[in-house]
Amino acid sequence: MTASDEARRPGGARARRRASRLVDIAEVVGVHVSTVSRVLNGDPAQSVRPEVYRRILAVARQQGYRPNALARALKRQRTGAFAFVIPLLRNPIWARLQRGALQRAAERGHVVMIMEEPTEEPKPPDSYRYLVEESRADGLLIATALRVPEHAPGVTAVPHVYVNRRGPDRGNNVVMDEPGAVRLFVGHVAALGHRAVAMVDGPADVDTVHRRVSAARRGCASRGMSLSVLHAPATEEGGYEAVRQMLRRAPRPTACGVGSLNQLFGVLAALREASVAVPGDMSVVSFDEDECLAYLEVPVSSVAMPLAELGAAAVDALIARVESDSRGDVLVREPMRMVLRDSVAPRPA
Amino acid sequence: MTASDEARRPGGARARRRASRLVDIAEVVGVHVSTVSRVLNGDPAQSVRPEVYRRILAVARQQGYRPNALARALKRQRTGAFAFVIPLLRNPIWARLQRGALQRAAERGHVVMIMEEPTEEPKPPDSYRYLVEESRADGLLIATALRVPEHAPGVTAVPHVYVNRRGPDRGNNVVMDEPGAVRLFVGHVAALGHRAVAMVDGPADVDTVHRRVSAARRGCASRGMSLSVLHAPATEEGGYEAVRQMLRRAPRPTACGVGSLNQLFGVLAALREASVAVPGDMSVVSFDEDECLAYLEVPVSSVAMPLAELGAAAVDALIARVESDSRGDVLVREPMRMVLRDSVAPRPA
DNA sequence: CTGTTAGCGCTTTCAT
DNA sequence: ATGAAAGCGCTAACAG
Repeated sequence: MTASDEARRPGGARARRRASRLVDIAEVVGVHVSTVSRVLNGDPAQSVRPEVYRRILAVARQQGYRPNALARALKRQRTGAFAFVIPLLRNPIWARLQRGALQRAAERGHVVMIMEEPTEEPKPPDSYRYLVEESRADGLLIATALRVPEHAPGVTAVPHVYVNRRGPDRGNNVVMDEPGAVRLFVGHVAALGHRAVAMVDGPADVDTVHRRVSAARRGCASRGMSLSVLHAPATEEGGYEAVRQMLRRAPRPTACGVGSLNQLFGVLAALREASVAVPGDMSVVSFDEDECLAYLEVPVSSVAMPLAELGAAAVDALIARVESDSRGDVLVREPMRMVLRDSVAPRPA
Repeated sequence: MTASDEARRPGGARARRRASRLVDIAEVVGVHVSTVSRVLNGDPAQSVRPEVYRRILAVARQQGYRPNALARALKRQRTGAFAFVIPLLRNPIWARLQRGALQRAAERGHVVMIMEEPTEEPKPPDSYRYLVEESRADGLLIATALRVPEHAPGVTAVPHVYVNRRGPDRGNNVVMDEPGAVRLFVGHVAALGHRAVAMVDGPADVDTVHRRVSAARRGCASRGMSLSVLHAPATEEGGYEAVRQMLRRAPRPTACGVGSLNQLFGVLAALREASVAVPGDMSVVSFDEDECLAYLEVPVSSVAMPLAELGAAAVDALIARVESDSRGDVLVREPMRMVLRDSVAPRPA
């Protein structure tokens, strides 16, 4: 006889209770569903009898009403959701980036769903367009584009932003100040007397890597320092092999920047194996800040990047695209700083 | 005059092209939209003239038709999407778990959106119910439940599965064989003569931790070995402090299992600082397998868990719940193995 | 101040 | 073999 009876069904299966709809509320209160909609949406034309207003709110709460996002989105032509496509890596930078994006999105009334690339090989951004085309999301946050021809078509015709990478099209990039980070590193070791430096970083077709390496070339050239660039897979193995190569070259560098945490483990292992002391013979700086760096055999200095800010900025940029179709590249500079630990020392005599 | 003219609009703004709908196809082909729907859905009642059939397919392809997931879901009362709620941690296990889930879901025609907890403190599972109630997802994969009263209400009334954790309700848990993993560890060090072992692991209110610790107690008790259990935050700092405590206790353990990679860094640092040699004075085993372990100063042995399989099994279980409301706990055992490196040795004399 | 109406794009039962 | 019609739950323009 009561409402709870409805929940019981023959067959004994725990019947899933149907969600409360606008019309359920309307019926109880005795008004039309559009009135309920207006009240619940806080329609500015608040011309509703205060009493009715209160009753609607009360009944909605009592029924545990939740707007059906599907129906609303279908009507409004907007889902309120974004898809964030990131490479499936163990690198901790993505966690921080995501957190920044998630929080900003929540503040601004959006949901972001993270789509990690299920395979080692990133798919071209274009292959995620379907998420918008099928109305699962209003726009795309893309962090997997590569500087290769297959990725060139980009994401045409759907609102998107490239995060921590530059895509093929202008005005859709949100990146950090990688050149600034590299300058911090080069400046720091230059001041300590180093004249030959190395960069161990990811593949050249990753835009972020490209920008770091370019900055390193400029920075070293302008100071008359020599630079060895080693591109390697962003793995422990990659870092390891890169250092073995590096040690064969002349002049042997005395300071080394490392692009990713995973590579760093390989770099350290190779150095240890070759009896190159850190920081005695080689200063090392990571471009990936992580808590674990402080706990390594010799704690490793790093440059900490504004990852959470990047994530937030990307969400802001995407919202701007969706809502007003406006664009423009954005550069996130702050806060960036060197985290000094024990892996950097003056140039050996 | 051509279709592409439509894309141009006065005002010069790049007008977003409207997605192709069933009715657009119907119009071109000259049939009713329901016919198009049937054809495109491969309706078993394939009573359609072959020629019409072909034309519909051709036009759909040519227009780049994508079904509107919103409208379809609204009608079908099913979104084809799951939400996977995971803690926002740097721990690499989540990456592997996600990959397994993502791939299996794709195989089975579902989309999974990852919702990382935006804060350090996990919210109770119940606070994600809204995703289903708002019809954004058909069900929840939950990996953040804690064994604390606030999390007890669980996720009532929406299809869900607890992944790598046991929730408050029976029949919804998909977990790995943590006791088996611990037995591997205990058996291994017991065979090497160790008599006093320690477990450094996360907080006791994490179910996975609880199960590992219980298994360790049983395993050690049955062999007459002593066991020290150290619960600590799953961070480098946590591991570090735990070991400092451990070293004060008597009997001082000669073998130590570590619950997470982050803790491991702290454990190793504390041991180094106290001049406890690994594996000379202390054997160390990680319950988090990761590539970086092979590159540490002394490469660390670990037990590798079937994480991808866990993710896949969780998706299967959730689909079963959504489609037929069937349930039952599942235990993923295979493949599990010890990865032998250099951090384990016979008991010191 | 509130009700009516007309869809959003798709699926599905029932006619024909 | 195909069309007509109803409706998923919500919003918004327009009446009254």
